[in-house]
Amino acid sequence: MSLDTRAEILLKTLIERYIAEGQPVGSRTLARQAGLDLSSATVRNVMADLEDMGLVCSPHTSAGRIPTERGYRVFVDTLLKVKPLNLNELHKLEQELHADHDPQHLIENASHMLSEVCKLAGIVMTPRREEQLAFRHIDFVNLSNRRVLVILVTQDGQVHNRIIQADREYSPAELVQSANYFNATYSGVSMGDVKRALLKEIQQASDDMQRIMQAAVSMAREALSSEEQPDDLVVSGESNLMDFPELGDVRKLRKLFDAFTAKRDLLRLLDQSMRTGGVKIFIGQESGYDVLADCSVVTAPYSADGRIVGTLGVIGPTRMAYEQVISIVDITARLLGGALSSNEGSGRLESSGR
Amino acid sequence: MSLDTRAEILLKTLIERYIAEGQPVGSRTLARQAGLDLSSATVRNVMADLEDMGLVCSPHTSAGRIPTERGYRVFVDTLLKVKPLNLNELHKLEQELHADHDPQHLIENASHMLSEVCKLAGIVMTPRREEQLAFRHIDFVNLSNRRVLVILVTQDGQVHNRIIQADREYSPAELVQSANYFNATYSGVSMGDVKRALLKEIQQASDDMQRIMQAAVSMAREALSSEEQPDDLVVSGESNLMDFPELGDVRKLRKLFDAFTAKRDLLRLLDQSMRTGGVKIFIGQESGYDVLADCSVVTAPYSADGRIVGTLGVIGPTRMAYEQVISIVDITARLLGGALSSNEGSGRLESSGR
DNA sequence: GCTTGGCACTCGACCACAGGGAGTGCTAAA
DNA sequence: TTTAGCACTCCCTGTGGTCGAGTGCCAAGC
Repeated sequence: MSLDTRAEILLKTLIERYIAEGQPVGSRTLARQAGLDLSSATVRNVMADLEDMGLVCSPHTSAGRIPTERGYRVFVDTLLKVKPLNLNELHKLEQELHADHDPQHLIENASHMLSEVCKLAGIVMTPRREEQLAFRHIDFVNLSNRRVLVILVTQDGQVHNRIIQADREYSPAELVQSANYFNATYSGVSMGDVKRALLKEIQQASDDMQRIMQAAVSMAREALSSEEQPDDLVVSGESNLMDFPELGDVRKLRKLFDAFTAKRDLLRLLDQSMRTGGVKIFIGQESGYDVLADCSVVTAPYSADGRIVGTLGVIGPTRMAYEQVISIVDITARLLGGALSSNEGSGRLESSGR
Repeated sequence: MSLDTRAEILLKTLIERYIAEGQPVGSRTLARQAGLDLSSATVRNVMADLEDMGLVCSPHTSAGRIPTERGYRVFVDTLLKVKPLNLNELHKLEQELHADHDPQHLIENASHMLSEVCKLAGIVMTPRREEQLAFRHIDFVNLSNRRVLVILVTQDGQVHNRIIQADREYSPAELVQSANYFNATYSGVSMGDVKRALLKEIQQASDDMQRIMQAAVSMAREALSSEEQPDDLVVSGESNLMDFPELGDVRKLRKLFDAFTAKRDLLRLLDQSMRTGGVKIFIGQESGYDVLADCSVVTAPYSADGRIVGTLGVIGPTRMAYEQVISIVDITARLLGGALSSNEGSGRLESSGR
């Protein structure tokens, strides 16, 4: 029950045409477009077969055919030829995702670029690598009555800050002293190891350690523990989705936008696709979330220093220009990974299968 | 050509009804609703007068009346009785806008709360007070080859960070030393004064100062100067606007959402209303921006430590529940101001004219 | 002089209907 | 196996008719 070449060509042409125009494709148009020198009647026969296989359907009698989700699936799996993106856009991406910027900006730029270039919504999950990321610098700043601002800098230059409630008032000198202790002791140590070391310190040294150090340790611990769930999502260009008539229903849009602000489901989806290497595509229902019913999500994990730390991608209607989107997502993931890595130059452009 | 009491009552009832229902109000309904014991015919006469004055209009013959922008203006200026918000919501606001959180969170919470409680889009301009805000703490962290991360903490506990390109490599000791110098010398000094002092130092001490200090000064200066234009906007709950049928046109929505991401025009509008004290209302065209044609913007400046530092507000369709929105915006501005002030407890709830 | 009932009128919303067009499925011939 | 032909289906659009809500105006009433 597999497709012969002719049926493949016709399916491919149909989907390409439908992606471009957004309207059901009739047999006549298809016959002309496919370049196969077939009559429309023959095409109709093939279409009937494709419909039996569940790859295309017609919204109503006499309305031409549109691809089903399974049709899209076959298309992206076997028919589609990924289009390399043009140099202009590549340069633009490279420029925005240069290692010079700080991580937060890089994430935002990546999301923005994805949305701009694809004309869809761009999503980037913030990198998750506390465990393997090295500690670089900590700082305690007195705010007012017992409130202490803890500033934590990780190896990649990301700055996290958080206010904690101390158990007593500390003098600036005490705070400087404890910060120095941490910076001297733990600089370069991985975050996971720092946490484990702190746990040890606090239980073994309970009496013989100066009280201030104890406090510092517990403060650092508190600050670190709150960094456990910083999984966040940067979404850009949502309004691009308003241009697609198939999502034009305001209620659908509303649900979609709410999902963007809720973030929870999207995070789970991205998390899921973090485990597999390479570009992953969820078409319609495949994502498992109702809100994304008429949408496709194209994702790719990105890595920093050789380790996968997050996922990025785009969301758009199932009718999206996969050929281009796939390579854009792929390249963006690699550029972002490269920019986030400490030794710039890695993750450049050695092409790899998707 | 001013309104007599009866006309006022009718206009008020009409607008209230229209705000609640969203549909043109007919003379019959109005006569019943207003509690004036008038016949519909009389109401029709009054309506004709109001239409002559440009306060109401009908979308077409035989469709009841809806308020014009001028009608809304009269309504909010003279007819409307501000509704104090219920205790439940007040508590919710107070809880979210407590001084315990760090400034960035406070801003985001405020925006989110505004959108939640009003069911509209909430906007908060980030506080602008570098000049009068005191310097508290600075820190230099080496990243890699000449890239130095500068962390700047201001009096309110806000953490700004930025990567700068140094002119040569510095040792960690040098960086610690210079940070200490700054923290000792300038702690508590206002940002404006710090800048001025730095300018002086760098030109007078050019030879006799250690080179490292020179570098530190110029680094600090660079970091400070980039903090000049941090004017930013936090928008929440945009998707609430999709629930209003009068904004249901997808193209209009698209423009509106684009304005939210572009931020420029909105910032200008908020900036403009920063100068006047109290709640300010822009109805439709009054804002001067086409995108906001069918929208109203309700804003209020908020102050920290007795000084106005920013503006917040909501955006919704002209048909919004002004009575409640006004007091919500007012209170939120005061709560945020209080939470941002160093001496908590100020800016509580002494009522003041709007 | 204001208010009111009455009446003709207007206009959108809803429905039914017909014609045109695009496209299909099926059949029979090449 | 492909193709031409044909009947059929269904959407889209435009037309016309009815209904109801609401208006404007006028003449009568307080």
